Amino acid sequence: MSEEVAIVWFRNDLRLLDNPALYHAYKNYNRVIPIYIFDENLGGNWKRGEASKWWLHHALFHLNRDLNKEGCTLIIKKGETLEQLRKILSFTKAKEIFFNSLYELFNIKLEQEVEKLCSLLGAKVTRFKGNLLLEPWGIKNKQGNNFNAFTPYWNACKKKVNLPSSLPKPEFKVYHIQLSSDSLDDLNLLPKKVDWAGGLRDTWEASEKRALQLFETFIDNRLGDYSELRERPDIIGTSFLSPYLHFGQISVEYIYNSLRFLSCRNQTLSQEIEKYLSEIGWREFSYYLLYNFPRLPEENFKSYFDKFPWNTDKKLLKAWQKGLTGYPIVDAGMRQLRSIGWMHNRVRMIVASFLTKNLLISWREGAKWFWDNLVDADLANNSANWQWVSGSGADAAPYFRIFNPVLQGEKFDPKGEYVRKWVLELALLPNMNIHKPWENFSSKGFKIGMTYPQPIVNYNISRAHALAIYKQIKT
DNA sequence: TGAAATGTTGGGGCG
DNA sequence: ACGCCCCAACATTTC
Repeated sequence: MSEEVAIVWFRNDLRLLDNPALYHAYKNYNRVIPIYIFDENLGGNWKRGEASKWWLHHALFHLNRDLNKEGCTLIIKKGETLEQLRKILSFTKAKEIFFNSLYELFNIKLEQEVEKLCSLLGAKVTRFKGNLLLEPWGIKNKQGNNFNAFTPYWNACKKKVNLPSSLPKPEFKVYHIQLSSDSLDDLNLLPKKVDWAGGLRDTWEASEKRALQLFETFIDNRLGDYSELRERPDIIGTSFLSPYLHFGQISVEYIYNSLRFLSCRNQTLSQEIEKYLSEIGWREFSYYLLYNFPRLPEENFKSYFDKFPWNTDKKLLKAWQKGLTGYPIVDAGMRQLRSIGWMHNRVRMIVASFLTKNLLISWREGAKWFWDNLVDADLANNSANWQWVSGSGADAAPYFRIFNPVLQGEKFDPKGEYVRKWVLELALLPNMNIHKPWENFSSKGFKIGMTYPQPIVNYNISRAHALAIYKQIKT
């Protein structure tokens, strides 16, 4: 056991359980300093959005509280990462720094810079895989090429994944050093002028404890019918773990291990478990794509999409953003997003299809809006999924797959409960019209165009238009 | 992880 | 009894 000082650099791994960097730091050192650096400019065009910052504030609060219970303190610093690390390393004379890797290009570059800095200062760098099942490099098909389609990729991964059992909480050791911490409030992560976060506060608790609770209740109550319930925005059918996964408040390896274990013991559940794990697989696939094609957030994965004549109409974009398109399921989704920083996955596909294929607005606009408003905003997932819907992505939805918002609404929100919850103007409409209010002429207290808008585009006409353009750019 | 258009089939009404 | 038409209902193709 070393009597030197070691640093644990927390990033998107804000948990105590199954955290390799944290675990090994305490295993090897008696004097460990856990730090978090908020570098507001990190990420360039993709620095943290507003909802994401709200989450980060609370996640750091809970992480610090959890560490306090173990007699430890999280040192928080605001500023440029390398500068802050340099100060901390020289002040503490730390001999080793532990962290878990991230895979966005800017984070990869940052890790390389940290290595350089540490070698200058004589500190050892110890890096772990803590945020993925498999790191993106080295996964190739039989020809030695990168996978471009999800299913073969995931089949290969499932064979390859061989996880050690999950790590427990480390054996913490109390160590205090006169290293000042910036206060959480000074990071300015919470809304300032307008308090828009009420819906987020009512919905989420950004703690590791809550992540584990959600996972347990998901397994106990919803896993058995997951493949059906997951499609229903009007029902609680998913795990709600996406923000926790982004911030690493639950370990993806822990999820995988737990469900694989359960799958062996319970044959009837195993199909549902495969379905859930395949969603984890899409997350892995997104990271894989981003790693191999770092321009994924900006550039079309399929380059022939570069000539797509996207519509730049600001009014249409605004109507979509505000949930005023006149299509109830679309508007419900967009308002759910603004209200609680999250949207049901089925509805994400519907609103994204509507933006790119009915309004013909670039997936980049959608990705930007989601980035700022989602508590689970994640560069790999967000970019890969937007490109998937628009047709420009890897293994993407074919260009002619255009969601009909009325049919999707009737199929997945059959009683209109989801729409009524988020679009109050429609609360009194009968089920018959809830997904096509323009066909209602008689309801008392409702007149289309007064409290709720007429559709901003005609579905059939815009669909035909989209098909023509998509077909044209393909040649 | 669609939807619409088009094609096919088979039962029933009806002259 | 027979042929014809209509049109669900389902299947296949196309976008």
